[in-house]
Amino acid sequence: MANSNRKDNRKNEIIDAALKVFSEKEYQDATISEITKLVGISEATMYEYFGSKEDLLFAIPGKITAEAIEFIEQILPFIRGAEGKIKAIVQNYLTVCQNNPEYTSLVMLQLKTNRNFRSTEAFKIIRKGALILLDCIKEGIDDGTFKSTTDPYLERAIILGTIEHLCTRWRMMGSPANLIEHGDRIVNSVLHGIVEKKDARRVSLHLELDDETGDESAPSDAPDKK
Amino acid sequence: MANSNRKDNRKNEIIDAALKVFSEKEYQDATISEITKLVGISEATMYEYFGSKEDLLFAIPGKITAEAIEFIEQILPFIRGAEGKIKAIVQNYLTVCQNNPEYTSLVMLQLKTNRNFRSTEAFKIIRKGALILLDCIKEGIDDGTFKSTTDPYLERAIILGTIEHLCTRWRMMGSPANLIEHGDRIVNSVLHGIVEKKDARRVSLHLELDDETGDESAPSDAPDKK
Amino acid sequence: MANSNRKDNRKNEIIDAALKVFSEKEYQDATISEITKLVGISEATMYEYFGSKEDLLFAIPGKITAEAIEFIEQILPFIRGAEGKIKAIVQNYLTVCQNNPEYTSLVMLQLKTNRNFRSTEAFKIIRKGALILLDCIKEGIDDGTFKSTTDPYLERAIILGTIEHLCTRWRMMGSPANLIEHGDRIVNSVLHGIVEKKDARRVSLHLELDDETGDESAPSDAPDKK
Amino acid sequence: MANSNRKDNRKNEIIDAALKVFSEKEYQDATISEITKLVGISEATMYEYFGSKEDLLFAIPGKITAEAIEFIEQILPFIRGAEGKIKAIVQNYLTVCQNNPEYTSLVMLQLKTNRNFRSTEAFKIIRKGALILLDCIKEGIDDGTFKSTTDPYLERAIILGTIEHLCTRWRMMGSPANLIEHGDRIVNSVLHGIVEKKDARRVSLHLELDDETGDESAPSDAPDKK
DNA sequence: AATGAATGAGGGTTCATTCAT
DNA sequence: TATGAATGAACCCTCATTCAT
Repeated sequence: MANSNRKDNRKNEIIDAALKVFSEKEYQDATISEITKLVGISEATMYEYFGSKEDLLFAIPGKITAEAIEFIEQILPFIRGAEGKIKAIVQNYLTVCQNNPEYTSLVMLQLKTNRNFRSTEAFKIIRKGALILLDCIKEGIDDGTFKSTTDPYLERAIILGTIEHLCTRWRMMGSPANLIEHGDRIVNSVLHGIVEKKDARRVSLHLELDDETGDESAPSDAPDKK
Repeated sequence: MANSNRKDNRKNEIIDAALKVFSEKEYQDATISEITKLVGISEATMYEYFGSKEDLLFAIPGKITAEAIEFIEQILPFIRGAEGKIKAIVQNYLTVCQNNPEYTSLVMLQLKTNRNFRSTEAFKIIRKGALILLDCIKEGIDDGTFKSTTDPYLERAIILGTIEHLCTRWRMMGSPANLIEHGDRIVNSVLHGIVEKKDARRVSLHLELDDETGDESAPSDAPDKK
Repeated sequence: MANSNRKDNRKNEIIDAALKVFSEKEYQDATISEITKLVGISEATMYEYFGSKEDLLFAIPGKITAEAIEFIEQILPFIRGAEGKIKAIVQNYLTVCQNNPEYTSLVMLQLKTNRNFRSTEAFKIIRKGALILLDCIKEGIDDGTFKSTTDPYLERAIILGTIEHLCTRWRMMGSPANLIEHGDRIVNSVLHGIVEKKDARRVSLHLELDDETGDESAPSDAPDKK
Repeated sequence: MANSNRKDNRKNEIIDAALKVFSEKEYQDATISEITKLVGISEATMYEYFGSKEDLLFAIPGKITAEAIEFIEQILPFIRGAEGKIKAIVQNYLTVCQNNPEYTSLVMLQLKTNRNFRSTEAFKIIRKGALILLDCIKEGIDDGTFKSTTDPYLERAIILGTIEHLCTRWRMMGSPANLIEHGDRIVNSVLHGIVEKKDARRVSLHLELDDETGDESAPSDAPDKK
């Protein structure tokens, strides 16, 4: 066990160094030498722990991703309502990214577009996370929170695409500097839309019956008129 | 002119071949040799037309991108309403991608995350396209179509992120096979949201007064019918 | 003739540009392109005038060298005495170098150590110059100005070697800044030596005692007997 | 130590091969491949020992030069008189060249005119050697062996220039075949000059008349009056 | 006379990877 | 467990040179 622990430590040291290097430069421009120098070991030693340069690359995101998914799985049961759950997922996603800029760079700029990555253990975990999000959306549809016509896959694509776009921008250009504060705003906008609801006729109906009609509760019909 | 034409033709031949090769494999794994063999010229000849491998890479997206932006600029003045304009932009974007799978692969999988690409002429054109979209959103806010609280930048991020996500998925996994048909659905969902507007209190009121308010037949479903 | 003149002009333009370029960088690092750009012609045009890069290189020193030799040949008959003639030759050599720094760089740093240069027309001219110097030394020996034991070839090597050393240093390091003023000093030192001839006393001793003077104790003249 | 020895051996093997190749052809025409084939290693291995082709080139003369300087430093203290010392230095120089023809070719034909070489460790050693020679000349001036008007720098230039000229000729044309035997002749000629001190008659005159023969009035000084 | 266009030939250099120790 | 030593395998790029026009 002591052995295995020591091995694991060394392995993690290598992974940490690799994350640092791979996040700074393209995979092809990063060298094993640079990584091992950072750890203070020989290049040959790296091959005692990882089969190849690519193996090392793919081993990096595993831990952070797994922890993030684990965390959200623990949290979710305590949250009521699809919207709340989605907000939790998005918030968690953005928080992890914000707190791990190098990890974010690696995932958004390199792994996401790497074909071989898709056959990786780490990718399976990510897929699992995407499935959780999908389930929340479906749950919202099933319980009537979301329109029954909602395409859960498209909705997930919108949410994930938005996060990816923002994270990529953040790593490439430095803005937006603060991801976390965008969490709820993203979800609100995506779930509720931005179209102003004003339907004279129906609004008048409402007015007669109920004067509490606000932004959030406004009828969602307007858009379709076009 | 004959001269310049011949040169241009040769240049385009090289670009076409490069697009083919660069879209199939990572930039670093693609070789000049492979590209020039495809054209039937020597490697040295390539260097008569482009200064370096990277120069060639960055020269590829120029034409398609420029044409797409040009087209949308011509179309836009004839479209009324922010929502319509946004739909046109998204539709155009997706159509270009669908019709140019290799171009899409190149842009989504390689150029988008390439730091040097940002100082490129082609990137400036892309930026211009993003600005047009932003202006449409702002226009919608200004004319009251969209809620005044809307963050146009976030909204643009949502739209672009969604498109990028879908295009990337398409090139990586082959699905969704048909991008174009997602255009309006994306915009509808993003602009109108998916939250069902029923407020228990208000619903009960409605029920008493109006029997036409139903889940399935609700106005909010309309978009999906398209 | 007009044609031939025009051709010659163009040829000289190219030679001038080549001299500039070749004197600045090693032959191998200089490019035809750089030279032709300086002239404002295409690279192909250069090949209309010279057979190859090396041909061009070897064509450069011809004119200056020939003129210098010609000049010294005209001057020499008017000078009396071997020492005066040698001084004239050295002075002329140094003056040419001083006035043509690029030519000097070319000859001293590149051509002198180029094996192919030895089969060149320009080299023959240089050889002729060396022969003239040799003849002056021989003349000095024959007429008793120089010791009969003098090795004219070695003496020429001393003179030429010194000039080459100084010129090389000048071009490599910038010093001595003024070559010309070294002319007479070189010849004086070389011809007369630097050993102090003192010692009437010792001489008288010898005279009184013995004409079998040995090497070590011999007056300063002895060594040359060997 | 065993390790370091093995590495050093390998390094020396490469240097030896490089010397052979670089002395035969111009630096630019020599290839790493040719050198490493001679050693029986891969080209990549060469780069484990030397950073670049030029690094290898500059590493070659180090050992021989250092040894030569070291040797002369050990010998010099045992030699009396400036002339003797200078003869020892020249003799040593020529002997090293004669015994190391390839080294001589490299130094005389390539390194001497290579600007980058001047910032090399090996060049510093050479400079040191030149300083030793200069000191001997100065010593001769100070102790009255040489005329007080002697320019030690010019004198050094004469001696070194002559050696360089002869060595260069030897490597380029094969003559003189024997350098070593020229050692003393060079020094004698350079130090004592070749001008015939005529006049046994005048000498006898001096003897009879005056034993205080001084610098300025000596027959051999005449030339300097000019 | 001039050159635009094309290329053959090659060479230095870099690294991921291996393996004996 | 760790690594020193070695290398195979490429690739980008440069230029002198040619030739049809």
